[in-house]
Amino acid sequence: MEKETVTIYDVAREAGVSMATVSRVVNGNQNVKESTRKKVEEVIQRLNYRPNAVARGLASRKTTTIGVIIPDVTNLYFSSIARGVDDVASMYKYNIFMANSDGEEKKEIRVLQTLLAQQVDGVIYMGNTIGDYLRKEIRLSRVPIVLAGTVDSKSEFPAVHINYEDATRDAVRKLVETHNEKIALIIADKKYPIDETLRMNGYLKGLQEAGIEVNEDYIIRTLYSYEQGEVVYKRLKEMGVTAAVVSNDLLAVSIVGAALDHNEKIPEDFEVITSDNSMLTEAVRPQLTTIKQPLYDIGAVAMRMLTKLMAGEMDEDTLMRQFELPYVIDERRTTK
Amino acid sequence: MEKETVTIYDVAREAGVSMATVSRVVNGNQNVKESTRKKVEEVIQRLNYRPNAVARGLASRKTTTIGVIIPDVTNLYFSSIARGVDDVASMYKYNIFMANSDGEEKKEIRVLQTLLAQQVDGVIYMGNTIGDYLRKEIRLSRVPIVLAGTVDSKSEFPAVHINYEDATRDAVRKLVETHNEKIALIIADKKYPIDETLRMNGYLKGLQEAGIEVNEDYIIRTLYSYEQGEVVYKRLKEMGVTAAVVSNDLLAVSIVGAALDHNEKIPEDFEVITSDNSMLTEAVRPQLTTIKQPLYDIGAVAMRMLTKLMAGEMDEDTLMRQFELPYVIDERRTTK
DNA sequence: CTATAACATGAAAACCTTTTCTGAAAAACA
DNA sequence: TGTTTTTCAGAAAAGGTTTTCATGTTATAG
Repeated sequence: MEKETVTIYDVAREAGVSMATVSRVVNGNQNVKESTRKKVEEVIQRLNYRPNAVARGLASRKTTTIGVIIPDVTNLYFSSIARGVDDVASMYKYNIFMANSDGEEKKEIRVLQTLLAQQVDGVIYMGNTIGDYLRKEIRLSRVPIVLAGTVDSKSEFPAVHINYEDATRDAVRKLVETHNEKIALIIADKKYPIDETLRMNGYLKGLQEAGIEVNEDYIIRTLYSYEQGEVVYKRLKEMGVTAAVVSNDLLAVSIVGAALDHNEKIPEDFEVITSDNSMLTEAVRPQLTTIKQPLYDIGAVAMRMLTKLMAGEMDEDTLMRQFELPYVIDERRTTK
Repeated sequence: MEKETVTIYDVAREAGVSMATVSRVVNGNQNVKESTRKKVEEVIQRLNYRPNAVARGLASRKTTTIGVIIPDVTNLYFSSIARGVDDVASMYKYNIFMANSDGEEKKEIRVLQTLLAQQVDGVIYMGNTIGDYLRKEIRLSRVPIVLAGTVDSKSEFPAVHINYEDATRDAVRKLVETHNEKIALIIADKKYPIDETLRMNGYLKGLQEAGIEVNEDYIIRTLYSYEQGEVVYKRLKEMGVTAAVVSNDLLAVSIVGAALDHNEKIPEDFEVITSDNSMLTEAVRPQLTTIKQPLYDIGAVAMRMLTKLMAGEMDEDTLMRQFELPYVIDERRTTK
C-alpha cells in the first residue's frame, strides 16, 4: 500500500546497467551509447522514475533552486517583478523559494538564513535598505545575489532597476511645465534609499532647475497604504499644494480618491504622478499619469543576471555595475 | 579562500562527541545531558554551524518544505491568499516553493512534478478546475494537498473557501431589492467551476427567488483583465442592463471606470457588486460594494490544515470536508 | 548491595544521487 | 597488424544528515 519510491538503483537493476549510466542518461551526458540510452529511457518510462532532487542536490552541491526575498507578495510593485523572476527562472529550470520579509531587516535575515540552509544556488532580493547585518550575512554566504527593483546604497551588490532620480526629476519637470509651484513629494515613512536618496534628489533637482524654493513641509513620509490617502490629501490641501509625485501606486490611487471625495477637479485643481505603473494605474478612473517602470522586465533581467552569476559565466566583480532599465512618463488623466 | 562549509562532523570532533549527539541537540532531542548540550551548543555557536537542510531532507525524508501552486502572483485574489499561507507556513517552519501556473493544466502538471521532485511535504493548490490528468497526478503523489480559494468539483481533496453560491445569490438579492430587473453576471472565460457552477447557481437562484426570468445574454464570460472593462460595459449597456455581479475586482474596477467614462451615474444608473475584496475595492472611487472574502484567512486556514495533514494528526478521509469560511456583503458606493 | 530500569552516547547504516577514477572495448591511425 | 586514441560503462566514494541499535553508565527499587 505504501507507495514505495523507485530509485535510480531500481532503474539500473531493471535495465541491466549501473547507476552511473542511468545518471548519465538522466542528465543528458553524451557518453552513452544510443542503444543503452534507449534501453534505460524505456525503463525510466516504465517504472515512472523521477529523480529525487534532494539527493541530487546533496550529491552535486547544486540544487537548481533560488531564493526570492520579497517584502510582500501582495504589493503589486513587487509581485510584478516577482512574476518576471519566476518566468525566466522556470525557463532555466530553477525552482523558487519565496519568502515574505515585510521589509524588516530582522525577518530578512531570518529568511536569508533559512534560504541558505536550503542550499539555494542564488538569491533575488527585493526590499529597501540592506542593513549592515544583512549585508554581512550576504557577504558571508558566498552565493550570488542580485537586487531587483531595489538599490544598494553602497553599490556592493549587482542590482537592476530604473534611474529613480532622473525619473523623479522628470516628473517634477512635467509638473513645473503646467505652472505648479507647490509640488509635493510623497514617499515611504521607512528609510528606503530609493525614496530618501534617489527620489529625493530627483525632486530637489527638478525644483532647483525651475528655480522653485524647497519647502520641507511638502515632503511627506507616510505608510504605503490606501487608508493614508485621506490623511495625506488633507495635509496637502491645507498647505495649498497643487501637485504631487507619489512613490506608490496604491497610495496615489487613494490620494486621488480622497481628492475626488472632496469634489476636487483632477487634473485641473490637482495633479498627480505616480511611480510604479502597476496595472492599477490604468484600471482606475481617472487613469493615473505615471512613471512607467518595466516591472516585469526588471525581474526578468535580474534573474537572467543571476543565472549567469550562478553559472560562473560572469564575474561578480566585473559586472557588478548597477543595471539601469529605461523608463518613460506615461501621461494619462491626472496631469494636464 | 573558498568558504569551507562546516559540517556536523566538524562540530562533533570539536566538541568531542559523536555526530549523533550533535544531531540530537540540533533537533532538540531530550536525551542529552545538560552539560554536553551546553558544550555542543557552544561549539555550534563558535563554528557558526548551520545544518544543511538538503542533507537533512535526504536523511529524514522530510524537507519541511511545501509547494504552492498559484495561477499568477500578480493577481491580488491569489496573492492575498498566498500571504496567509506564507505567514502560517513560516510559523510552522515550513519553507515555500512557489510556482506560477497561469491556471493552465499543462503548466500545473509540470509544476506539480517539479515540486514533487523537490520532495515537498505537502502542497497548497490555487487554481481553477482540477483536470483529470492533474487529479491523477495528485493522487499518485501521496503527499497531502489542500486547495485554497479553490473548489474541487469532485470534492476529492480538502479545500477551504467561502460559499460562493450563497454569496452570489445574496449579491443578486441585494440588487433585486433596489428594483433592478436586468442583472448581469460577469465571470471568467475559462471554465472555472467556481464561476460556472457555484456563482452561476447562486445567480440563477437569486433571480428565481425574485421571479425574474433568466436571460442568457446577461451572463458574460470574459478575460479577467482591466482592458475588458470597456468591452463588457458596452455590451451591458446595449442590452439595457442596470446592475452586475462581477467575479473579479480588477475587472469590476475597470467596468466601473468605463461607465464613468460614459458619464454614467453610479450607483444611480448602474450598480456593481464585486467578489474578492482585495484592497483595490477600497482604494478606488467610487469604492466598490463587494462580497467580502476573508482572503488572508483562507490561506492561513488552508495552510494550518495542511500542517495537520502532514503531521498525520488528521486523516485525509475523516476531515476531507470542504471547509467554509464566512463572508459578508460590504455595501459601499457602487450600490444604492 | 544487587537487580533492574532509565538515561546518555556512539557506531554505522541509510537516504539517493553525482562524480571520479579506472578499465575494457571499439575505432582510428600508422 | 600493431599501436594509439576515443568511446562507453562500472565500482565506489562522496555529499551531510538522521536514525536504529547496541552498549556503557547512572539512578531506582527491592
